[in-house]
Amino acid sequence: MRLSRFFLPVLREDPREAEIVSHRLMLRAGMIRQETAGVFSWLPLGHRVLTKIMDIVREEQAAAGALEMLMPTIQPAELWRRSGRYDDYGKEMLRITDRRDNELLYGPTNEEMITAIIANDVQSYRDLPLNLFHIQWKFRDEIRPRFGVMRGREFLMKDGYSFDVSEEAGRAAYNRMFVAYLRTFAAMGLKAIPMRAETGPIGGNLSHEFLILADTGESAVYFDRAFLDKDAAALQVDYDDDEAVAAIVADYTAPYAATDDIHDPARFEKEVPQERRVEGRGIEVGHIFFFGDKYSKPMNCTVLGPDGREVTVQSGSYGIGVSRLAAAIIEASHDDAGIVWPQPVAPFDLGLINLRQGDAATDAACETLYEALRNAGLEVLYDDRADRAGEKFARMELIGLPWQVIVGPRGLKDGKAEVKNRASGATQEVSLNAVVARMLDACTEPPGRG
RNA sequence: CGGGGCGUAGCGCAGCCUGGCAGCGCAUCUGCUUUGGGAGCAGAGGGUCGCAGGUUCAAAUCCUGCCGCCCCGACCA
Repeated sequence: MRLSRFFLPVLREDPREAEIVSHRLMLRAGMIRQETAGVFSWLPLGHRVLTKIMDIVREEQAAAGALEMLMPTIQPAELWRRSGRYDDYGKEMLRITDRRDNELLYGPTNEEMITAIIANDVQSYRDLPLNLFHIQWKFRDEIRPRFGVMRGREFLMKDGYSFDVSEEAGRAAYNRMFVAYLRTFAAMGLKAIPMRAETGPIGGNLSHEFLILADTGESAVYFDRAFLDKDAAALQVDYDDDEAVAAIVADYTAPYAATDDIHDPARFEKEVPQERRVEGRGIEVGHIFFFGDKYSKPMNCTVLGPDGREVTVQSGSYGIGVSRLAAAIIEASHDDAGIVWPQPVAPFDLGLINLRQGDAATDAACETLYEALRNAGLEVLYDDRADRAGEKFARMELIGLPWQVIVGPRGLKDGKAEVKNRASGATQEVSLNAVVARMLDACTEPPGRG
């Protein structure tokens, strides 16, 4: 993509309303614009990040056997009356009336809808297990939206739902999602720690939240340093092997980890040696629940078992805050100059900077590199604008692409370009004809090493 | 929902107290000179001063009502 043809409205100054760093950087980097309290438009750069996050979510969901579908944002109130949650949800639920005075709502989640679909169309134990997910916009009319997309009212969420004939099978489904979540966040270059969670208004009896560490996180977290040594990206898992999956879950739930609301200081001190105790802050980016029959019972979701008797389906639900992740990643990965994207979720792999737009030799070298890099399968943002060097550097650092390829007359004299790593700031002179290989190598390194 | 603050050009702000031509910086556009870390000079464009009513010869400024946004708290993925 040529910057001259891209829409990247960066801001030099901090917008006044932005308090936390991710909100500030997302506005400044031209990723989002606010429409009303807690509701945002995603501009091209931000949209590319969302897409990267969704791609990874989809890949890991598919690997774990989940099927993608798409349910609507608008739901009939009737569905929620059946589960009894229509009144429970209170003013947080955005209620809408259509022209015929039908009561509708903008969905805050989809348990009722998916359960109704399963109840309607699944009659036999032979049709189970099923695990269905979608990625869709949700709306919760928070009393006070804040922190940009971190706690907006409208948010993009992957929510998945499992349906099984027995509690044992349901727990196995829960475990598969647990492991899929470990892999998903690791694939994004994040260190996410699973923590046992209160089930809250959504209910159920088994639940974990996944938090990524960031100084600006909303929750205080207490955990065993052992988590920081685990590498979920390296997990090899056979999802068909319930016991192997359960072993991974056991491994990741054994060390102490808790958010402040359920933290037990006495247990923490007893179970974790002092030198391994870590207190920090975290941002919740995923939450999984095993419900048992909490929704399937009131929604009358049953199947006929092998013995011809009706059994109530066992269900679970599994959420990932897709739009929230975009902000959470920035909270966890930025510096004074701007965003520092982990490679897997970066809007482009690299930025190609033409330091002397209009100079025939520099333009030609950049054009050649631009084409070669793209032909190699890399996503390139080519800064072909006529701005000054300082402005180009500042802008590229602000938007945080993992690598910069810098081309100017100075280096071209020797047939070289400069390659710069955004995270470390390290630079390296590279012969023009070696740039593609160098970048290809750099951009396909596993996350965490770039 | 309680408490506080703010709405003036794309962004950041001044002007309001004490009513009298709507300003500044950055950004944008044109020209020239510059060109490896947010350039210089010269010129130009851009505003229902959040909305509605009122007071006044005259309202961004004073009064009333409303709306929106932000921050703190309770709440929450």
